[in-house]
Amino acid sequence: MSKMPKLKIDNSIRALRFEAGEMTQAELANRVGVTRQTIIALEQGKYSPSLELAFRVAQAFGKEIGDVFSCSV
Amino acid sequence: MSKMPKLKIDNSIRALRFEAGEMTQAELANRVGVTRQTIIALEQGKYSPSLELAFRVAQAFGKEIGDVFSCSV
DNA sequence: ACATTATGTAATATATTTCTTACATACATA
DNA sequence: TATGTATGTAAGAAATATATTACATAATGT
Repeated sequence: MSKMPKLKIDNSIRALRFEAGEMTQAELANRVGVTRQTIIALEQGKYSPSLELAFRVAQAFGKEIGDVFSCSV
Repeated sequence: MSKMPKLKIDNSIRALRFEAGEMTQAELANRVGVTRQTIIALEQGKYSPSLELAFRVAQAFGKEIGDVFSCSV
């Protein structure tokens, strides 16, 4: 397989949390249905989530997926 | 953790391939940088891809990610 | 000083995605 | 009939995402 450069994907979760009335990481994790560790890892860009998780996060903020995650290339 | 129902995510890859001049699965796999099996599995909804792969597929068609993948609910 | 809440780190286990390889089938066409 | 192309299935390995548990720290309020 042709090794393509890894896409850099960033998200605005941290910003959106605080826009949303300072929603805590634990509360977001709760709504999304994942553990707090997963939210922490996402905010820190430790890995790129599954598409399903990305959709859930967007839903939790009432946003489109493209408003939460973007890839810079 | 609260077991949330799995989101049903569907995509328009198959349609987009043929819109894009009948691009073959192999050609798409090539552009996206994955194997043909991955494209087959995606088209068949076998699993939901990583967000990175989703972005790559969208890019391959010159579309927004929301135009290729959608979640019902 | 103590308890609580929010965030963070880290190690290990489990689940899911993606790769690799091999083979099957249908279709076109020389 | 033989050959090439596009699609499909399947099994196991490898990579990556997510869960689980435990503990650390800073800030806040009593």
